Amino acid sequence: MVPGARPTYAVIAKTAGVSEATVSRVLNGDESVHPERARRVQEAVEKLGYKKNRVASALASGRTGLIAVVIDDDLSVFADPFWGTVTSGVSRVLQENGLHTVLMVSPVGSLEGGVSHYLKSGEVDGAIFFVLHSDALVNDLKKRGLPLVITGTPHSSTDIPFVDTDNFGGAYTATKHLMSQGCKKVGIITGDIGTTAAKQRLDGYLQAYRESGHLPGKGLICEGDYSFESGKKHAQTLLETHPDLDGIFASNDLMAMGAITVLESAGKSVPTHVRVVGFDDALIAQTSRPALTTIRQDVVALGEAAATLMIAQLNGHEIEPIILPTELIIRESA
Amino acid sequence: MVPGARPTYAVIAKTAGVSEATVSRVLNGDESVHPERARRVQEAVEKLGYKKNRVASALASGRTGLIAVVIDDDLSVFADPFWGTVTSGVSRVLQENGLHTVLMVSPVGSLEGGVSHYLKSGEVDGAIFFVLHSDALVNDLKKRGLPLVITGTPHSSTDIPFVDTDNFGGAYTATKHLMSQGCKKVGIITGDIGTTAAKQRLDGYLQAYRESGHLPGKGLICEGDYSFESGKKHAQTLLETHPDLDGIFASNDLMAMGAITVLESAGKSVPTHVRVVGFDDALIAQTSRPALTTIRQDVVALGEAAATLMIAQLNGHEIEPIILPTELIIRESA
DNA sequence: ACTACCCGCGAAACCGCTTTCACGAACCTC
DNA sequence: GAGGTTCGTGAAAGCGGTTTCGCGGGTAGT
Repeated sequence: MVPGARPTYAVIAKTAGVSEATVSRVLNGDESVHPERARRVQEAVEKLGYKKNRVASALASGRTGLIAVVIDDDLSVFADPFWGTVTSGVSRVLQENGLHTVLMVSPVGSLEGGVSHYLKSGEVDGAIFFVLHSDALVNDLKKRGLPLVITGTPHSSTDIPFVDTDNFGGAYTATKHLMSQGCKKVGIITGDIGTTAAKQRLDGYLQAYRESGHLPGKGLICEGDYSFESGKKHAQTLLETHPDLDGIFASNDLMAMGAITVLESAGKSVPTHVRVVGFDDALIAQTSRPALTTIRQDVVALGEAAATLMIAQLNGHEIEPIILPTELIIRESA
Repeated sequence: MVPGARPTYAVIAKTAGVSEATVSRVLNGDESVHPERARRVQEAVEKLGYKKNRVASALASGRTGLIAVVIDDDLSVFADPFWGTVTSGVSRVLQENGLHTVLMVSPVGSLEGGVSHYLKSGEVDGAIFFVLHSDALVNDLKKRGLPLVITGTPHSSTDIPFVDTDNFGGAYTATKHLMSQGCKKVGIITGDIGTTAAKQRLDGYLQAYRESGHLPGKGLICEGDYSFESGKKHAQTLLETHPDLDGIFASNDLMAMGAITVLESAGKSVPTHVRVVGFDDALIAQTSRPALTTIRQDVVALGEAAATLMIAQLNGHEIEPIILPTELIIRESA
């Protein structure tokens, strides 16, 4: 054996005095090997510092040990710390289970792009999707039997496992909180309404309103897109159409910040004149002045849950969607 | 051939009427195949929708087409949008070159951890490191011939290719700017001084000070750690020890924000009494009030440069470190 | 015309692990 | 004690490409 070269089954087998088949059995946890021989194999592995060649193993077994994390968007998504954080949660859990994370940041609108091809080609054992803009690709992959997990709620009621934050409940709590603080006229700035999360948050807001015995007046519902700019723009509109506005629920912290900026430059003090609640509990919620009252979601847990669901699937377990709870974090803005 | 199954060289070869060896040559760009036969192979590939099995290819050739992106830290790193953004730049460029990004978020202090093993086991063709806390692992990998790129300047003067932002120049520009605005007493809150970036930014600050004919007084240099809290803490200290402080250069935007928070609650208005400059041009620099004057670094470009350097190495090209320029973005805080 | 080379190509070995299959020994059963 | 099981094991056939090696034919040199 050349010094630098890694040992193979051949040398393990010879050292342990067994066949390669037995080595394979031991290393894959096959119980049927005699304990004594198993021990000898273990010793040989130990002594030679053997590590399985994953590529060869993948070729023979059809399992690559790779899980794709697909971000259905362009670069801008990763600028949001949210997805980076989810990804790190995914990556850590997968790693602990001997799997690796293959990252693909790319719009996957079509069923025929490079990403799609890669996923269909059997080079990953499963795929976790973020920010899904359409269910077409996942439905196709599902049919081909690729284990999938979606982070966020899918659009159609497919039976693909997903993990999500309780968007409805969080938004409901946020709106209720504003009302309990005395707000009579609460506007909402939604996220990109093409996302299910934005829809669910809107629904939570509507539900809270409904329970208050009123309905949100026309124009209290503004369709934003999660960006700082859109928060500014819609707060401006709200101020103009509803001078007596006294509360805003923004579907994320960034838009809440945008709204506060506009409110204050219009002479409306937060929270004295207008109370504002955000969503996410991003870093800026803590660093802003006034500090933002918001709905916290556990982002790392979201990633971990996604990975956990994936691993359960790979092990052939039955699985249910996971909905993570939110928490109202009261700071200064409401 | 079973309907769902993917074609292999065997069927391509038969369809094109050539040997498998020739198919391999054509698909790997070997020029020595007769054009006519090459065309026949291409046609067969086209007709059958053939895609190479990367795993089999990897086993036979020893090249996996996978590049590891290693983040030498725990979860907190990814919460910083900075690294997410770099990663997306890396991923995109690699993808365009037929390579895939394997993400590993894990402290790699030791030479013996799981990550280390993975990198040494030949299952990736190269590795790109972020946030390197020690050069030990990379030097070891370098010796083993694994192509490497470091994002950020390495500690020792190894000859490992790296990409970095011009930290020194940026800090120098920031400090000069403060002085040109009339600041006489400028403090610095450094980043985690265990990172080369923090050291270089400190050096830039010192250089600007030196050129002004003075030296920064004792206590003007505070050792922070890039966190919001540390910005607050050190601004507090600076205010106490130097009541006449009129400028702060913070080594990142987050600490600058922390400093501003403290300054304003101490009754010091920004920029009237104290001017503040940050570094990064993160999202919060734009959304904060007052909007933060800062040093912009092109984060996506950093990732792209790292990937480009990796690809050049894989192609056997000679390569030089890449230092990306910074830009002073003047907003309200200075 | 004869040896020397070069070129394009296919046969076959090989990459390192997984898995099927069949064999021999030990254990039952009546 | 003969026939039937069960169990542990190794030989060998893959997995799907890559690469070496050598062959046959064409070109060149003398």
